[in-house]
Amino acid sequence: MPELPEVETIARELRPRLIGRRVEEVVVYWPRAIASPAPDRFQRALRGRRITNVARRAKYLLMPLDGGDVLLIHLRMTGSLRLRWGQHTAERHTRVALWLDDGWALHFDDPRKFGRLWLTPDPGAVLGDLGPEPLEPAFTPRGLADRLRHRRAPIKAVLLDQRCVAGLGNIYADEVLFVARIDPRRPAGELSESEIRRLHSAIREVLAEAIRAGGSTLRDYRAPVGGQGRFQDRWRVYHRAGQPCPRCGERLVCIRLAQRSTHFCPRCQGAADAHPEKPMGAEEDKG
DNA sequence: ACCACAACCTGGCCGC
DNA sequence: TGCGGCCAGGTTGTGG
Repeated sequence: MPELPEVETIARELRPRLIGRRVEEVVVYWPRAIASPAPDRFQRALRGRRITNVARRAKYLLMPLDGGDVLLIHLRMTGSLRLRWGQHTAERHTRVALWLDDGWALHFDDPRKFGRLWLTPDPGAVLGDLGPEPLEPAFTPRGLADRLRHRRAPIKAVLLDQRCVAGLGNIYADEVLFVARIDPRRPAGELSESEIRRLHSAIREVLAEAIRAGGSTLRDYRAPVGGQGRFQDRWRVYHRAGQPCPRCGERLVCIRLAQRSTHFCPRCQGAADAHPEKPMGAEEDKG
Protein backbone atom coordinates (compact mmCIF):
# COMPACT_ATOMS: atom_id res chain seq x y z
CA MET A 1 0.00 0.00 0.00
CA PRO A 2 2.36 2.69 1.06
CA GLU A 3 5.03 4.63 -0.76
CA LEU A 4 7.67 6.83 0.80
CA PRO A 5 5.35 9.54 2.19
CA GLU A 6 3.05 7.01 3.84
CA VAL A 7 5.95 5.08 5.40
CA GLU A 8 7.49 8.33 6.60
CA THR A 9 4.17 9.33 8.15
CA ILE A 10 3.93 5.97 9.91
CA ALA A 11 7.51 6.23 11.20
CA ARG A 12 6.88 9.71 12.61
CA GLU A 13 3.70 8.60 14.28
CA LEU A 14 5.20 5.46 15.78
CA ARG A 15 8.49 6.98 16.90
CA PRO A 16 7.33 8.67 20.12
CA ARG A 17 5.05 5.74 20.92
CA LEU A 18 7.68 3.01 20.47
CA ILE A 19 11.03 4.43 21.53
CA GLY A 20 11.94 2.89 24.88
CA ARG A 21 9.20 0.24 24.74
CA ARG A 22 10.07 -3.38 25.51
CA VAL A 23 8.56 -6.19 23.44
CA GLU A 24 7.04 -8.54 25.99
CA GLU A 25 5.58 -11.11 23.62
CA VAL A 26 5.58 -11.87 19.90
CA VAL A 27 2.56 -13.61 18.36
CA VAL A 28 2.89 -14.85 14.79
CA TYR A 29 -0.45 -15.58 13.13
CA TRP A 30 0.95 -15.99 9.60
CA PRO A 31 4.46 -17.47 9.72
CA ARG A 32 5.29 -16.59 6.12
CA ALA A 33 5.09 -12.91 7.05
CA ILE A 34 8.47 -13.47 8.73
CA ALA A 35 11.09 -13.29 5.99
CA SER A 36 13.98 -14.16 8.30
CA PRO A 37 15.08 -15.73 10.51
CA ALA A 38 12.73 -18.72 10.92
CA PRO A 39 9.56 -17.63 12.75
CA ASP A 40 10.37 -19.43 16.02
CA ARG A 41 13.81 -17.88 16.15
CA PHE A 42 12.38 -14.49 15.18
CA GLN A 43 9.95 -14.78 18.05
CA ARG A 44 12.57 -15.80 20.62
CA ALA A 45 15.08 -13.19 19.47
CA LEU A 46 12.59 -10.33 19.52
CA ARG A 47 10.97 -11.12 22.85
CA GLY A 48 12.33 -8.98 25.66
CA ARG A 49 14.11 -6.48 23.41
CA ARG A 50 13.74 -2.74 23.73
CA ILE A 51 13.01 -0.53 20.71
CA THR A 52 15.55 2.29 20.53
CA ASN A 53 14.36 4.14 17.40
CA VAL A 54 11.90 4.10 14.48
CA ALA A 55 13.44 5.10 11.16
CA ARG A 56 12.68 4.79 7.46
CA ARG A 57 14.73 3.84 4.41
CA ALA A 58 12.85 3.91 1.09
CA LYS A 59 9.61 2.04 1.85
CA TYR A 60 11.11 0.08 4.75
CA LEU A 61 10.54 0.81 8.41
CA LEU A 62 13.59 0.16 10.57
CA MET A 63 13.38 -0.35 14.30
CA PRO A 64 16.78 -0.76 15.95
CA LEU A 65 16.69 -2.77 19.17
CA ASP A 66 18.95 -2.78 22.17
CA GLY A 67 21.55 -5.46 21.64
CA GLY A 68 22.17 -4.56 18.02
CA ASP A 69 19.54 -6.27 15.88
CA VAL A 70 17.17 -4.27 13.70
CA LEU A 71 13.52 -5.09 13.02
CA LEU A 72 12.67 -4.27 9.40
CA ILE A 73 9.13 -4.10 8.07
CA HIS A 74 7.98 -3.71 4.46
CA LEU A 75 4.24 -3.19 4.07
CA ARG A 76 4.11 -3.93 0.31
CA MET A 77 0.61 -3.42 -1.12
CA THR A 78 -1.81 -3.74 1.76
CA GLY A 79 0.21 -3.94 4.95
CA SER A 80 -0.48 -1.57 7.82
CA LEU A 81 0.72 -1.08 11.38
CA ARG A 82 -1.81 -0.42 14.10
CA LEU A 83 -1.44 0.30 17.76
CA ARG A 84 -4.25 -1.38 19.67
CA TRP A 85 -4.91 -1.21 23.34
CA GLY A 86 -4.60 -4.56 25.09
CA GLN A 87 -3.03 -7.87 24.23
CA HIS A 88 -5.82 -9.90 22.68
CA THR A 89 -7.12 -7.34 20.22
CA ALA A 90 -5.83 -8.84 16.98
CA GLU A 91 -8.19 -8.63 14.01
CA ARG A 92 -8.97 -10.77 11.02
CA HIS A 93 -5.92 -9.73 9.00
CA THR A 94 -3.41 -9.37 11.82
CA ARG A 95 -0.33 -11.39 10.81
CA VAL A 96 2.08 -10.51 13.63
CA ALA A 97 1.48 -8.90 17.02
CA LEU A 98 4.08 -7.36 19.32
CA TRP A 99 2.85 -6.93 22.88
CA LEU A 100 4.48 -3.90 24.43
CA ASP A 101 5.33 -3.18 28.05
CA ASP A 102 2.93 -0.23 28.29
CA GLY A 103 -0.25 -2.21 27.63
CA TRP A 104 -0.40 -1.45 23.90
CA ALA A 105 0.16 -3.91 21.07
CA LEU A 106 1.72 -3.15 17.70
CA HIS A 107 -0.12 -5.14 15.05
CA PHE A 108 1.10 -5.85 11.55
CA ASP A 109 -2.12 -6.27 9.52
CA ASP A 110 -2.02 -7.33 5.89
CA PRO A 111 -4.99 -8.75 3.93
CA ARG A 112 -2.96 -9.74 0.89
CA LYS A 113 -0.05 -11.25 2.83
CA PHE A 114 2.63 -9.58 0.71
CA GLY A 115 4.27 -7.63 3.53
CA ARG A 116 7.35 -8.99 5.32
CA LEU A 117 9.32 -8.61 8.56
CA TRP A 118 13.01 -9.25 9.13
CA LEU A 119 15.12 -9.35 12.27
CA THR A 120 18.77 -8.91 11.43
CA PRO A 121 22.03 -7.46 12.69
CA ASP A 122 22.77 -6.33 9.13
CA PRO A 123 19.90 -4.30 7.61
CA GLY A 124 22.06 -3.43 4.63
CA ALA A 125 21.88 -7.02 3.47
CA VAL A 126 18.08 -6.85 3.43
CA LEU A 127 17.87 -3.43 1.84
CA GLY A 128 20.15 -4.45 -1.02
CA ASP A 129 21.16 -1.90 -3.62
CA LEU A 130 18.47 0.71 -3.12
CA GLY A 131 18.98 4.00 -4.90
CA PRO A 132 19.39 7.31 -3.10
CA GLU A 133 16.85 8.73 -0.67
CA PRO A 134 15.18 11.40 -2.79
CA LEU A 135 14.92 13.93 0.04
CA GLU A 136 18.57 13.66 1.07
CA PRO A 137 21.27 15.96 -0.29
CA ALA A 138 22.99 13.00 -1.95
CA PHE A 139 20.15 12.88 -4.48
CA THR A 140 21.28 15.27 -7.21
CA PRO A 141 20.23 15.97 -10.81
CA ARG A 142 23.66 14.79 -11.95
CA GLY A 143 23.36 11.50 -10.08
CA LEU A 144 19.84 11.01 -11.43
CA ALA A 145 21.09 11.65 -14.97
CA ASP A 146 23.77 8.99 -14.50
CA ARG A 147 21.18 6.46 -13.44
CA LEU A 148 18.86 7.22 -16.36
CA ARG A 149 21.44 7.51 -19.10
CA HIS A 150 21.73 3.93 -20.30
CA ARG A 151 18.12 2.91 -19.65
CA ARG A 152 15.81 2.40 -22.59
CA ALA A 153 12.71 1.48 -20.57
CA PRO A 154 9.92 4.08 -20.22
CA ILE A 155 10.72 6.69 -17.57
CA LYS A 156 7.69 5.60 -15.53
CA ALA A 157 9.07 2.06 -15.28
CA VAL A 158 12.50 3.35 -14.27
CA LEU A 159 11.01 5.56 -11.55
CA LEU A 160 9.37 2.46 -10.09
CA ASP A 161 12.76 0.71 -10.03
CA GLN A 162 13.96 1.19 -6.45
CA ARG A 163 17.60 1.04 -7.55
CA CYS A 164 17.16 4.29 -9.46
CA VAL A 165 15.42 6.35 -6.78
CA ALA A 166 14.19 4.77 -3.59
CA GLY A 167 10.62 5.29 -2.43
CA LEU A 168 8.47 6.13 -5.44
CA GLY A 169 5.50 3.90 -6.25
CA ASN A 170 2.66 4.03 -8.72
CA ILE A 171 0.87 7.08 -7.32
CA TYR A 172 3.88 9.33 -6.85
CA ALA A 173 5.57 8.28 -10.10
CA ASP A 174 2.50 9.53 -12.00
CA GLU A 175 2.26 12.70 -9.91
CA VAL A 176 5.95 13.46 -10.32
CA LEU A 177 5.89 13.00 -14.11
CA PHE A 178 2.91 15.31 -14.37
CA VAL A 179 4.61 18.04 -12.35
CA ALA A 180 7.78 17.58 -14.44
CA ARG A 181 5.69 17.66 -17.65
CA ILE A 182 7.22 14.43 -18.96
CA ASP A 183 5.39 11.74 -20.92
CA PRO A 184 5.57 8.53 -18.85
CA ARG A 185 6.33 6.53 -22.02
CA ARG A 186 9.51 8.41 -22.88
CA PRO A 187 12.61 6.21 -22.86
CA ALA A 188 14.47 7.19 -19.69
CA GLY A 189 17.81 7.53 -21.44
CA GLU A 190 16.42 10.05 -23.92
CA LEU A 191 15.44 12.72 -21.40
CA SER A 192 17.14 16.06 -21.89
CA GLU A 193 19.17 17.72 -19.20
CA SER A 194 16.43 20.22 -18.45
CA GLU A 195 13.84 17.45 -18.25
CA ILE A 196 16.02 15.62 -15.75
CA ARG A 197 16.32 18.78 -13.69
CA ARG A 198 12.55 19.19 -13.74
CA LEU A 199 12.16 15.54 -12.79
CA HIS A 200 14.57 15.89 -9.90
CA SER A 201 12.84 18.89 -8.39
CA ALA A 202 9.39 17.40 -9.04
CA ILE A 203 10.35 14.26 -7.11
CA ARG A 204 11.38 16.35 -4.13
CA GLU A 205 8.45 18.72 -4.27
CA VAL A 206 5.77 16.07 -4.64
CA LEU A 207 7.18 13.82 -1.91
CA ALA A 208 7.67 16.72 0.49
CA GLU A 209 4.15 17.98 -0.16
CA ALA A 210 2.73 14.49 0.38
CA ILE A 211 4.59 14.09 3.66
CA ARG A 212 3.25 17.44 4.85
CA ALA A 213 -0.25 16.17 4.04
CA GLY A 214 0.32 12.95 5.99
CA GLY A 215 0.48 10.77 2.86
CA SER A 216 -2.40 9.40 0.80
CA THR A 217 -5.24 7.33 2.18
CA LEU A 218 -6.76 4.74 -0.13
CA ARG A 219 -9.53 2.34 0.79
CA ASP A 220 -9.21 1.42 4.45
CA TYR A 221 -5.63 2.50 5.01
CA ARG A 222 -5.14 4.16 8.37
CA ALA A 223 -2.13 5.45 10.20
CA PRO A 224 -1.12 3.50 13.31
CA VAL A 225 -3.42 5.45 15.60
CA GLY A 226 -6.26 5.73 13.14
CA GLY A 227 -5.71 9.00 11.28
CA GLN A 228 -6.01 9.45 7.54
CA GLY A 229 -3.71 11.14 5.06
CA ARG A 230 -4.96 14.10 3.06
CA PHE A 231 -2.80 13.89 -0.06
CA GLN A 232 -5.39 11.89 -2.04
CA ASP A 233 -7.36 15.13 -2.25
CA ARG A 234 -4.37 16.74 -3.93
CA TRP A 235 -3.72 14.11 -6.58
CA ARG A 236 -3.23 15.93 -9.88
CA VAL A 237 -3.54 12.95 -12.22
CA TYR A 238 -3.62 9.70 -10.25
CA HIS A 239 -7.08 8.12 -10.38
CA ARG A 240 -8.37 11.09 -12.37
CA ALA A 241 -8.71 9.71 -15.90
CA GLY A 242 -11.48 11.52 -17.78
CA GLN A 243 -11.24 14.61 -15.59
CA PRO A 244 -9.72 17.85 -16.86
CA CYS A 245 -5.99 18.39 -16.57
CA PRO A 246 -5.36 20.86 -13.72
CA ARG A 247 -2.86 22.69 -15.95
CA CYS A 248 -4.43 22.81 -19.42
CA GLY A 249 -7.94 21.39 -19.13
CA GLU A 250 -7.35 18.46 -21.51
CA ARG A 251 -8.97 15.19 -20.50
CA LEU A 252 -6.56 13.09 -18.45
CA VAL A 253 -6.03 9.54 -19.68
CA CYS A 254 -5.12 6.19 -18.13
CA ILE A 255 -2.96 3.66 -19.98
CA ARG A 256 -1.22 0.42 -19.04
CA LEU A 257 2.53 0.81 -18.66
CA ALA A 258 4.96 -1.55 -16.97
CA GLN A 259 1.90 -3.55 -15.91
CA ARG A 260 0.66 -0.61 -13.88
CA SER A 261 -2.13 1.84 -14.52
CA THR A 262 -0.55 5.11 -15.58
CA HIS A 263 -2.31 8.47 -15.51
CA PHE A 264 -1.21 11.55 -17.41
CA CYS A 265 -2.21 14.51 -19.55
CA PRO A 266 -1.71 13.75 -23.25
CA ARG A 267 -1.36 17.45 -24.02
CA CYS A 268 1.05 18.95 -21.52
CA GLN A 269 3.00 15.73 -21.00
CA GLY A 270 2.64 14.82 -24.64
CA ALA A 271 5.55 16.03 -26.70
CA ALA A 272 9.21 15.54 -25.94
CA ASP A 273 10.39 18.61 -24.03
CA ALA A 274 7.65 20.67 -25.60
CA HIS A 275 7.99 23.52 -23.14
CA PRO A 276 11.66 24.56 -23.12
CA GLU A 277 10.73 28.02 -21.92
CA LYS A 278 12.96 27.81 -18.86
CA PRO A 279 16.63 28.38 -19.55
CA MET A 280 19.11 25.82 -18.27
CA GLY A 281 19.81 26.36 -14.60
CA ALA A 282 16.59 28.23 -13.94
CA GLU A 283 15.34 25.55 -11.59
CA GLU A 284 17.53 25.33 -8.54
CA ASP A 285 17.53 22.49 -6.06
CA LYS A 286 15.05 23.06 -3.34
CA GLY A 287 16.44 20.44 -0.96
C1' DA B 1 22.56 -5.82 -18.38
C1' DC B 2 18.11 -4.94 -19.50
C1' DC B 3 13.32 -5.78 -19.92
C1' DA B 4 8.68 -8.10 -19.91
C1' DC B 5 5.92 -10.96 -17.44
C1' DA B 6 4.24 -14.28 -13.94
C1' DA B 7 3.88 -15.10 -9.27
C1' DC B 8 2.84 -14.01 -4.64
C1' DC B 9 -2.40 -13.18 -2.14
C1' DT B 10 -7.01 -11.36 -0.85
C1' DG B 11 -10.93 -8.44 -1.32
C1' DG B 12 -13.81 -5.15 -3.62
C1' DC B 13 -16.28 -3.83 -7.55
C1' DC B 14 -18.65 -4.28 -12.01
C1' DG B 15 -21.32 -6.59 -15.31
C1' DC B 16 -24.13 -10.40 -16.51
C1' DT C 1 -27.80 -13.17 -4.93
C1' DG C 2 -24.12 -15.36 -7.30
C1' DC C 3 -20.30 -15.79 -10.14
C1' DG C 4 -16.52 -14.63 -13.26
C1' DG C 5 -13.31 -11.32 -14.45
C1' DC C 6 -10.64 -7.57 -13.40
C1' DC C 7 -8.61 -4.23 -10.53
C1' DA C 8 -5.49 -2.83 -6.55
C1' DG C 9 -0.26 2.09 -3.27
C1' DG C 10 5.05 -3.73 -4.42
C1' DT C 11 8.74 -6.81 -5.09
C1' DT C 12 11.02 -10.97 -6.78
C1' DG C 13 12.19 -14.61 -9.82
C1' DT C 14 12.36 -16.41 -14.51
C1' DG C 15 12.91 -16.24 -19.07
C1' DG C 16 14.18 -14.03 -23.57
